[in-house]
Amino acid sequence: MKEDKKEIIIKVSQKLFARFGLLKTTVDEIARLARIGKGTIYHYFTSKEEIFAEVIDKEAQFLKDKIINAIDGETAPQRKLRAFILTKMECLKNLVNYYSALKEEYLEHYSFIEKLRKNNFEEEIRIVMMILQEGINEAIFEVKNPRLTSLAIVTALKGLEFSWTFEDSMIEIKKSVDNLLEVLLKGIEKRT
Amino acid sequence: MKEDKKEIIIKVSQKLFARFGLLKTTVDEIARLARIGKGTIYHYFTSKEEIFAEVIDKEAQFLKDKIINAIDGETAPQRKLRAFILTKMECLKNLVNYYSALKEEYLEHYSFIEKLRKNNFEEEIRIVMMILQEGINEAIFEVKNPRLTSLAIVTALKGLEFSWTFEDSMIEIKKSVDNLLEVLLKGIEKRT
Amino acid sequence: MKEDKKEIIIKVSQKLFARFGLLKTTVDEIARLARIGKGTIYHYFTSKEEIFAEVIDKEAQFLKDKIINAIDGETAPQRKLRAFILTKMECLKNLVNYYSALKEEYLEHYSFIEKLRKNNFEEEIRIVMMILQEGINEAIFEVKNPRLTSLAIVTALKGLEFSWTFEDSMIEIKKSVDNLLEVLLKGIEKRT
Amino acid sequence: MKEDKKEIIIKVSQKLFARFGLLKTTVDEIARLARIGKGTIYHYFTSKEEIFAEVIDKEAQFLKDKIINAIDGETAPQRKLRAFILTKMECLKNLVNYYSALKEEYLEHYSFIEKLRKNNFEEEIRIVMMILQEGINEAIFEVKNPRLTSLAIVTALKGLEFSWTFEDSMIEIKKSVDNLLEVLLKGIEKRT
DNA sequence: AATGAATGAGGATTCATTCAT
DNA sequence: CATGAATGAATCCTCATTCAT
Repeated sequence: MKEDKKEIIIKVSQKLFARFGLLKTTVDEIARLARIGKGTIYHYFTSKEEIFAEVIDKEAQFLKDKIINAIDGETAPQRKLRAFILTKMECLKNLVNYYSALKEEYLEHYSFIEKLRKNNFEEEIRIVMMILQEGINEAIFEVKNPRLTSLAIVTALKGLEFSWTFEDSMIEIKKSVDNLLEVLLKGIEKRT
Repeated sequence: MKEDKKEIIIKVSQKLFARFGLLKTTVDEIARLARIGKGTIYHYFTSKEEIFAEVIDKEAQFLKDKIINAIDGETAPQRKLRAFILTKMECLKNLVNYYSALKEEYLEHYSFIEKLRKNNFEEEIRIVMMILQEGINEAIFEVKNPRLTSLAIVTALKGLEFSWTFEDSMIEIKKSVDNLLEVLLKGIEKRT
Repeated sequence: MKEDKKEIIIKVSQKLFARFGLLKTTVDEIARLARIGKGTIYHYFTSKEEIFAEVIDKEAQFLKDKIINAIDGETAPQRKLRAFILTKMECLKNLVNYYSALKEEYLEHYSFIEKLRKNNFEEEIRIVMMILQEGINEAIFEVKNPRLTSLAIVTALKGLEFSWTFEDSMIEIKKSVDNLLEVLLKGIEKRT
Repeated sequence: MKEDKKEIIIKVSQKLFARFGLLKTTVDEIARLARIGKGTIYHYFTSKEEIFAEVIDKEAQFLKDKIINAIDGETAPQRKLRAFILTKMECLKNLVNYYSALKEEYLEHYSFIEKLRKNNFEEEIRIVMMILQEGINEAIFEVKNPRLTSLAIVTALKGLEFSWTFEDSMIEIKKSVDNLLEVLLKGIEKRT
């Protein structure tokens, strides 16, 4: 039951934060929507920021699962890379809080946000590196320094990461992603 | 001197709003940074929101001037269209407030924001229509209904509008814009 | 206990409003006198005006009870009318807030004040009409249109309503009231 | 010219104070209505309270003149007393500020108000005493201690002073005044 | 565990008054 | 003299957080 209530708080907060942001969402509102006492919230969370942090965490976890699933669903490393990017694009549209956590200026000074941004970056590098390594092992890619190359790719994708969030049509997104991928892959694919 | 103070308030606010947003920016902070009394601000503005509105207005005006300049700097309609899009992209990176005014959820219910969004849309259609008309007059474009076509183009650009805001490299932006333009122009250029 | 706090706030406010008026009474002062936090006040009331409204309501209720008691304490309609007027006069001296709510110019635009004034008027007409009806039933009064006559009497008393508020001696008040009553009764008493 | 401007300020303030009271009337509003700069007001007055004080003074002077005129217009002391009371009643209806200066609770602690109330009281006693003296000299009144009797009469009139302020019909006021006078005169008129 | 009453720091806004021009 | 820009104290209200029950 305990988990139940915490879950409700998070679910309700997710909606409110997405709609009004961290600042304009009041704890009262969360309590009212969750149909619990305001004090109860502080049994499960130490602060509003912590709720926000957990919402973000949840969205991050959701995104991560989706990405892992998508990658696992492909075999060719090139397609894994494509799946990674596209899944992310597609998800970000709905993960409003995660998205703003990564970009809103005023959130910068929260330590958990800083941590999140760093983690997010590292995680992506890890994933890309993993894909690269697979490609290398299968003699599809030829990369001197996987770590540095991963970093380069993720950095290059940084723009895309935020792009198209408002684009409704996935078709356009895919087109754009493929266009970028073409360039990137040209540099790492093994020449025959 | 009169203009001076108001200008200072706006300039200071522009920075603060860009950094902390409308909500997290306090009037105290603005006053402190502008090195004036808090009350003074209310000589020039009736509310914090009004300052925000003027900051937005200023940024909008700045953007408009840049765009008009850029368009005037080109002769071929195709290049005018390209200049329009690129200038906008480039500017939006710095006009953080204008940018958020167009997209932040919690700003939606301010009437001046609503007006701004509408105006912004109409203005763009007007500009594109003007360019189209030029192209038609010079027998470069072949368009049945300029108004509808303009609307289509602006709508199509809506995604791009927000994209690449975080992309530092203009080269990538240009590439992407050209890619999109190619598609769009194909549909309106006169066949020989 | 819940009722306790709200009651304290109202009681304290009643004194302060009576002494300094709605404008000069600060929420801080109320909180200090009630020995509670300022925020607590906003648990029970949404605004200072609302506190004022409740103070007025309370005083109005108090007045109404007193009047009803006084009327019930008499049997002859003439004496009921006299009791009604005298009780009101006597009470108004202490119900400073209710009194000013009925007359202060700057309160006019508050909707609850407007409602109060209207209600107050209607209520009085109702009471007088009731008394008249009793007199008619007992063949003591002879009135063609009770509603209109009630209205006339209440209107006629409008001056008295505010009069004598500052008169300390009830004896003088009674004298004056009797004088007026004499005139009024002459017009409605059945001729034999 | 100097007098001119001061006069305008007072005239404008009189209206505003009558309408909104001392607290709700802003210096800005006075300046705007007087069509002068806000600072100018402080050339002629040291504070808003001072303006109020002068408005009151002016109204007091106006009232005094009217009363003296009215008294002078009568010959019989009884009629002088009647003229005194009636003129005052009639005037008070329009001298809203003077009226509230004499009764509003929140004005009590202003020293000039205190002075005003005292002066007002003394002045009235002086006037009544003068009339009494005339009556005594003409062997119409028979009074042992004119000073004490004047005080008694003024005190007795204190209620009436505020009464009927809201009564529009002068006829009713006159009736009531005559009624009271009858009682009062009975006590001081010389028995033949 | 659950509640919601209580708190007080913090923020927007008003306005009488001062002062440089 | 006249102005109105500048000020900051004062005030209402919000809301995250605490705590007694």
